[in-house]
Amino acid sequence: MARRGRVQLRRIEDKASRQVRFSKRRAGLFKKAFELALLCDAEVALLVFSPAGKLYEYSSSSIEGTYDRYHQFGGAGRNMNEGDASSNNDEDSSNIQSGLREIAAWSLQNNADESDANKLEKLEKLLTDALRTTKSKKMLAKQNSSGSTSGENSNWPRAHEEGRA
Amino acid sequence: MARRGRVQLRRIEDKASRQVRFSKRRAGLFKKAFELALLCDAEVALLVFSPAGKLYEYSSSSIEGTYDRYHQFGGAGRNMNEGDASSNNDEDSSNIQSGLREIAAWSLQNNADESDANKLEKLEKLLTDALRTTKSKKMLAKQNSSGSTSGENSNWPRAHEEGRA
DNA sequence: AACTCTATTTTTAGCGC
DNA sequence: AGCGCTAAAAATAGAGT
Repeated sequence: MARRGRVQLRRIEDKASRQVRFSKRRAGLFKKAFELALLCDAEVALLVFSPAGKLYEYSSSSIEGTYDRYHQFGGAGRNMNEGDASSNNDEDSSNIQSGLREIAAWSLQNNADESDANKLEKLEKLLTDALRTTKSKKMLAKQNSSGSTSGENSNWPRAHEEGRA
Repeated sequence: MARRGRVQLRRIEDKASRQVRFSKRRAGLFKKAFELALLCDAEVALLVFSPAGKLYEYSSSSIEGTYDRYHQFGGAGRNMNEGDASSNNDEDSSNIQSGLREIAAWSLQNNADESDANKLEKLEKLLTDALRTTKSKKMLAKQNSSGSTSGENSNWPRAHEEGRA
């Protein structure tokens, strides 16, 4: 990748270097994960434990939800068509979502320091709107956790068909 | 990325193009995940559902195992709800970047429909603050004469300490 | 450690096959 | 869908601050 000699594909021995590398690459990985979800409308869940034991997580919807979906896949290969996190049967919430997504995308793209006040202003309006709508809805802030079963492990990207492609 | 004009950070509308993009980017993401695990000795679990419903997975050890560890961690994704204003122990609303990043992370993690008005309220305050700061900043210095000695706190994914670093 | 800078490698959008 | 190609953009190793 860089200046002197390319990087070998094996564990970095130097501890300090490994830590720096981890930070940089972790950031890159999470960004890529985010982009894949956003650009391609995919559902992504990512868990990373640093060698030091810190946990980093990202999920386009929810870790639990995606993990559940994963289990349904592996377990029975069959999944029902229940509430998918991305269904926008409600205009308001879909507005909120797309607005927040735009914020997310924007704040990643620009570094959002002093770059564009106008844009920020617009987004603020959007957020305020979202807030109002959300308030009126109130409640229903439910989370679901699920049990986990130990079992198989896997290696390289396994692909499973679900339904039609 | 490529030939004509840069790519916008938002959902690709053209279906065919989105599918192609997904394939390429998925490959890249899994490669990165693999490299992070190998080079930096990290534990990585990655689940991806394509818009068409295919499942792709990678894990440096096992999906189940990593997910279990994630849960043991304290349910990780669970502690940023109302009540205790935990997540914003910083309260430094002058840090636009971290504020927006939090919004981004949050809006991605939850789907932010009607889930949590309180949290949204907080974020709105943050955004408003960010806006004010940005405006004055814009007037004063358009230079990148940063002087931003603060700098810390800018992790995208939430990090949780487990052991030591 | 975080941030910059910058040379270099890597990824990848858009083609054509 | 997959493979190869090319040029442009992005990621990043390494070193400095």
